[in-house]
Amino acid sequence: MAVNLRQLSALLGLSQTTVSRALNGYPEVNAETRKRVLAAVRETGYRPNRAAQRLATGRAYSIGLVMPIAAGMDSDIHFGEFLAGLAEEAVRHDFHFVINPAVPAEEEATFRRLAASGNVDALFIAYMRAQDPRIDILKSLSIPFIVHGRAIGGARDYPYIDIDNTGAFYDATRLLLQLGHRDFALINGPCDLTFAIRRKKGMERALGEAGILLDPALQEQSPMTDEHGYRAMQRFLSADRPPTAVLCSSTVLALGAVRAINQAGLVLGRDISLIAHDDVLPMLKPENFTVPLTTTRSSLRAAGTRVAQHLIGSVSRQQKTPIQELWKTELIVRASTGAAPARCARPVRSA
Amino acid sequence: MAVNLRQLSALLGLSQTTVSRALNGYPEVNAETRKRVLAAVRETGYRPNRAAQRLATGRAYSIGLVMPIAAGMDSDIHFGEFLAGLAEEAVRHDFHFVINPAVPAEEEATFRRLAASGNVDALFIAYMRAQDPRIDILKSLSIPFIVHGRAIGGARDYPYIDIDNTGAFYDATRLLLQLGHRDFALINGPCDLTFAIRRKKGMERALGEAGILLDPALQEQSPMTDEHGYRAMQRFLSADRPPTAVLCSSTVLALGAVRAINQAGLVLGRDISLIAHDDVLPMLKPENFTVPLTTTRSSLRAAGTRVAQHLIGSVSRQQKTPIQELWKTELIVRASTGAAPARCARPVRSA
DNA sequence: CCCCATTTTCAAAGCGCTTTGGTTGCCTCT
DNA sequence: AGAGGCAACCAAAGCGCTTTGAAAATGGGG
Repeated sequence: MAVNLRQLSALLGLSQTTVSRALNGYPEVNAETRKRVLAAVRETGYRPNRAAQRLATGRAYSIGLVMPIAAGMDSDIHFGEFLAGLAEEAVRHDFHFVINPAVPAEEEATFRRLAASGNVDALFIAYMRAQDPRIDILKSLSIPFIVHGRAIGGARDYPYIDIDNTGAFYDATRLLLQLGHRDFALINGPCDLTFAIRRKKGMERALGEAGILLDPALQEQSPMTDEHGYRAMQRFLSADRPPTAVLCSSTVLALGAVRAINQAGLVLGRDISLIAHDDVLPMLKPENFTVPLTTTRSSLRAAGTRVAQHLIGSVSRQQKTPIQELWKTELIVRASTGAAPARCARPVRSA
Repeated sequence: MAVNLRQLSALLGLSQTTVSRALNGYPEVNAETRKRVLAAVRETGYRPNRAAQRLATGRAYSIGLVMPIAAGMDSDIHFGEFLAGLAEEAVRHDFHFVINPAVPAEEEATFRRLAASGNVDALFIAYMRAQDPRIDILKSLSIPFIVHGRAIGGARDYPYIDIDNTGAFYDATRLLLQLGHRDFALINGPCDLTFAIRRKKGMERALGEAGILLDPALQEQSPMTDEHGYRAMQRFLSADRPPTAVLCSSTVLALGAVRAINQAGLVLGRDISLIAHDDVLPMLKPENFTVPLTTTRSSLRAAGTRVAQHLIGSVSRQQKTPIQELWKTELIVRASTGAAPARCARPVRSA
């Protein structure tokens, strides 16, 4: 059924060498000949045998990803969404991706083993922490890699794809300030991860410009689950001076936060405003909330796709463009944000 | 660094043939020799090159999974959890798994292509529907496969792993009946999927034994998201005769349902009882709910692991044990279930 | 003590691709 | 006219494993 290179070249009256070179874009092939080869490929449906290619080239045609095993990252829905994008792109190019779980202590060893094993020809890391040591390790290993997110401090010349977390929460906070809010709270992701650090920074910058300080008691830094959002919001609402404006690092957190808000008898968008970061999780759309959520949006799945594209590109062609992409987020206003309520009226919760 | 077969056999003073056979469990090798070989493997850390094995054997050492693209299955968190178990086991055995998205209309073609391509040597399917045609297709393709779930009707002699959905909801309903409940509601998964059909059947059987009919208006069949659970529960609570006992097919659905219950000012476990099926999603633990949830439990991740084990086993050894496993679920009682409230008192919602 | 059956080992031929190290024309330059 | 250069192609040698077909070692029976 499936033709192989020998049959294809026999069919064309060419040597395997020439056909192989025509297919792999080598220059020493006549343009006319190349056209004939490509036509024959289309007709026969020839697809190179990946196992043979792997054996001959030593390339694995697969990308590895070392997944930290730590609290809150385990089977995280956000990570799953990112992976979906990555997987889709990988399959399209007949690439595999191998997930390697590793505890932080063994991370470096895992990297080395993976790079040495030849089982993968590019690596990918995520969940960046400030001063993340993994970047230097990877740079020393001379294996292509890409980072989802960015470290804070340390080297800057490494390939990454990240979203503008600082800008996202800066803009969101600005919007809330313009609506008259003065009492803010933040429900953030784990405090060692750089996306969380940057979002907080963005928020504090905007607040600082308005001469406002973010109350440390009105901050939550935790894994991004529904439950954590709920608990944090409950705590905030029972504070001396409850917030009228809340930023959430995920719609999953917002899910719980909104639950707490409703339970307290407050009306979202009137008594309290909330903006969440939306990773475009198909299971949790901000517009499907009872009160549709105002969000800062950037598709996690799209990021996965982009990472895969780049990784695959850097393996297939030996293209040397160490990409650095910083995606802007969109600020989408829905019903969960409104003008700040008159402050004196709040404790009474008048209608 | 890494040794290959030639080096290993030279080291042992044996031929590659013998070493290879010793490693792959062929009978025509002296027991003593085999022991020496295995010792050498341990010392050198020899690992066979997968690409070479693939090329030589034609086996792909990878399992394929065709994922239906349809409403509600897209990036479903339940599916992700199952996959996590599968992936973990696959990595352990140096197997790949390839996810192939396909719309239902192209499903059969995708199967054929995949089976013919030689890119996978076993297939896996899930999201079983009643009379699912995919089983017959796979049986005709002479490629090992395994089903997560079971069809209803049609052939019975195919390998599957499933949980006892009927029994789970039968037991759960029985418990609620014993607690005095008479007004039931069901928030189920999509009505074409067999797990949902069986859960409903189990519930109806128990109710039938008590002479109770499940009100069609108090049923929801939908994708298992928080939002659907919320909406359904809201609808139920505004019915003429609202339920005092609710079964949910997922803790994700329960999340929304509980929100609606709280919002209505009802107390879970007192005014209304709820039992959810718990797939052991790390992000959503029933014991972390404000009122801990009574659940029927079975780990989706464990099922994924088991499926992978079997698939990998059936490829590595040519073991011919078409497994059929039906896992019992555990009924774990927590605080969300309680005695049925006195019926007349309910409309008033007295304390 | 030799022959045959059995056990244990081996050399060599692939699997389907890439790549090295040519060869063959043909054109230009001196 | 011959040297040199270049464009276009090719034969053959691997990559690291499995497996076929055959040979060597062993043992038992006549």
